[in-house]
Amino acid sequence: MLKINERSEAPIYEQIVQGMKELILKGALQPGDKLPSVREMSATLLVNPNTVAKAYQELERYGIIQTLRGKGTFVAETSAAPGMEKERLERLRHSFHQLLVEAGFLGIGPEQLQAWIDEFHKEIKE
Amino acid sequence: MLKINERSEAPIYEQIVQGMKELILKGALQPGDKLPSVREMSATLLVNPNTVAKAYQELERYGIIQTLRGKGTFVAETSAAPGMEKERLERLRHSFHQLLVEAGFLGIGPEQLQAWIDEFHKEIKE
Amino acid sequence: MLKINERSEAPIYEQIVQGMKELILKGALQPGDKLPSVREMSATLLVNPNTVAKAYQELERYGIIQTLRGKGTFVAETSAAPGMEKERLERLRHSFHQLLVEAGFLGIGPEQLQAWIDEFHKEIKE
Amino acid sequence: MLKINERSEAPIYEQIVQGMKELILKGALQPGDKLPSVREMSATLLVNPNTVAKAYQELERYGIIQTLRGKGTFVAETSAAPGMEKERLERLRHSFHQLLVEAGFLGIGPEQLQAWIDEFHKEIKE
DNA sequence: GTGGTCTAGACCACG
DNA sequence: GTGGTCTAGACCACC
Repeated sequence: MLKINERSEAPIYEQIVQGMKELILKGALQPGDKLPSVREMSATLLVNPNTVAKAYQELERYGIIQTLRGKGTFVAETSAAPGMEKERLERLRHSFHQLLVEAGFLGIGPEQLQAWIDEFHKEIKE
Repeated sequence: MLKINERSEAPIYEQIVQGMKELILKGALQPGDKLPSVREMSATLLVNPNTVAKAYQELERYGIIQTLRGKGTFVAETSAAPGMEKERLERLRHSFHQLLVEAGFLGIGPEQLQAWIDEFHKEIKE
Repeated sequence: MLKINERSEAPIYEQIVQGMKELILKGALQPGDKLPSVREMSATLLVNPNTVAKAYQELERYGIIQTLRGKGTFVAETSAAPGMEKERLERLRHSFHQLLVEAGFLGIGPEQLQAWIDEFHKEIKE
Repeated sequence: MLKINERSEAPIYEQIVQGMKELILKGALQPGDKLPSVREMSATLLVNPNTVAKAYQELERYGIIQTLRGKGTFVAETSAAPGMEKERLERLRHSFHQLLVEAGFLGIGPEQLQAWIDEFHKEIKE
């Protein structure tokens, strides 16, 4: 359900964060669902528990998941972002801009990008 | 024409690479144009010369610029990438995917993204 | 300038965070000032570098300090909190409430508390 | 009359302790009053009985409540703390100090704090 | 059982 | 030189 790409330059904990976000966005993880414990996930991903813990803490800071002492970690009921949206949105826009530059150099035009967007949103809504 | 954001989490040399790509894509830099020397640019950007040199090396690796010994550095005539396009394209797709996830969490729908794309391509063609 | 109380139940990294906040609030650290490097501080406090790093990261998340790659960590120019103030303020109010309950049980009245407040603010303004 | 916030970072047993202290301070619980049994309270709060037991133990340690074997648990007649006041007072002062630092960063001045104090003490005396 | 904290020691990218 | 990431292994509080 979640794979780590060791060759990726993205830090492992970030890959976990991204992966969880995607699972939640696609509905594979619903609000209230219990996440695998830090130890479990570290075992299945063959990764150090601290690394998983760091990912979970990051997700919690964004209000995406919540931990209940001694019980475990759960997908938060309200996925509403806890403020500072403005800054994050600005960062997203910037990333998107950079990506468009890169796409331009690879000869990827607006049509192809649009196709990718549509494909992605079709996945989500299923 | 090229601004460095010291506070950005992106490495400075990457910012230079991105900036140059953007200038070329927008036509502000045409094939054959001479680039500022490493020293010049490091002076204007208030950046370590090694950093600029690293950026230039990266750009040369992608065939975007060319260094003629004793003459200087120039925008390459053929913007065609020297192979390895497949890998870069795969990376682009992956980045795009992650970005769509992030956008989803921020409530940015396909329409907004499409708008951003159109806006960007209008800039380029001007 | 910053002391760790090993007997305190507060985590070391939190003590560092609190200590830095206090130094900044009192003006001992001015915006733009360089903080001791992670390694330096870990050596002077006799604490693991990771612990100091965690404290610095926490401070950076609140926009109180900034790290410039390869150069070090500095007190941020704008101490303005990056949003989410509302939530933090609510937490502060709650903590204050709990503290007043505790004070009530120890026979500390409003006058004493007011005295402490005045004393503290006199320190700051000096 | 006593609410548990599962999402709070404060341990549940601490929340119970704090809540009981507040009820007593406000006079809602008078010396001699009988407290709900551990089982009762664990049922109404939807909390593990061990957790409630731990809270009661803590309250008894501070001489705030008393357990009479076979009869139940009662609010102690003398709210006087059994020594160790000095240490608790020192801790209170320290907490207060930290809180003032935090308040300083959030732009909360002495006037606002004073207002909160007054408001709280008005509640108590009612 | 759960997550939170800390240590020790390592490697890496960046400037 | 700087901070960022990761591992391995340990202890603790909480439920």
